[in-house]
Amino acid sequence: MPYHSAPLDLAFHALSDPTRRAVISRLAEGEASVSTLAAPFGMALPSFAQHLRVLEESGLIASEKRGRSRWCRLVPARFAEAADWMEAERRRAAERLDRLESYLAKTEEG
Amino acid sequence: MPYHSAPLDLAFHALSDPTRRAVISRLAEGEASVSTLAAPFGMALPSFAQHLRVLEESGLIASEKRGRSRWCRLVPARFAEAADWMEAERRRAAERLDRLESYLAKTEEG
DNA sequence: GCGATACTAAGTCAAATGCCTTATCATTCA
DNA sequence: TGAATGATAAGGCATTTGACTTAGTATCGC
Repeated sequence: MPYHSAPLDLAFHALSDPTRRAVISRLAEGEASVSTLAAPFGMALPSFAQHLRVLEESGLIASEKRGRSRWCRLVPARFAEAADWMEAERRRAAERLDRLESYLAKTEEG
Repeated sequence: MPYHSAPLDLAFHALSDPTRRAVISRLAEGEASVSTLAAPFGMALPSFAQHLRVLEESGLIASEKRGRSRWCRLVPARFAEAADWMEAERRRAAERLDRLESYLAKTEEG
């Protein structure tokens, strides 16, 4: 059984690699074929294809075969799940710090 | 040599595990000791401590020994780096879709 | 059809991950 | 002082990861 299985597990794992983040960045500009995506990386194509597979299994990207090329695109929904989790936690921590701060201010005042 | 080394690599890798995300969530409410953090997880303490080590090496949390307990807290700055990256990419993708949409609207109109 | 192009499948390998147990260190408190 | 507590060190083991090479499939253009 894989160590990562829940959507957020898969998404964050996919994002933990610089090659895969670069692919995400590229795809934010629009769809692209596998070889086009692979070109900037000094990596054998099968190795690169595995990164795409990780991204696709995470749901962050989707792909479709057209002729002999495979075209990849971002899937904003799954990306948003991960981003939303981060924003929610960030806010929770920030709000706690705000409460702490105002508590300290009140203590000093009193 | 570790596969993950850059700050974002380490941060996203740290977040790819549900135990570690739960720790982050807990710490968003305030600092806590190692055993307090470990309590909800049916896991040997050394195993749990390794998760904390991953989190600390990623810079997402910091810790300090007080007496025989170690107290952990969030480090918002590192967390923000990862969250900011996600927000930036999300916006880039959204803006592209906006451009695409207005292009299509103009085409239909013309 | 035939060669070139674009992937994909299959197998190898070193290293990392995640869990465990056992043993040890450090601090607190009776 | 000496036992209990909180954490850490050390080592083991199955699985996963990330890279490679070699070989195969499917499509396109001549």
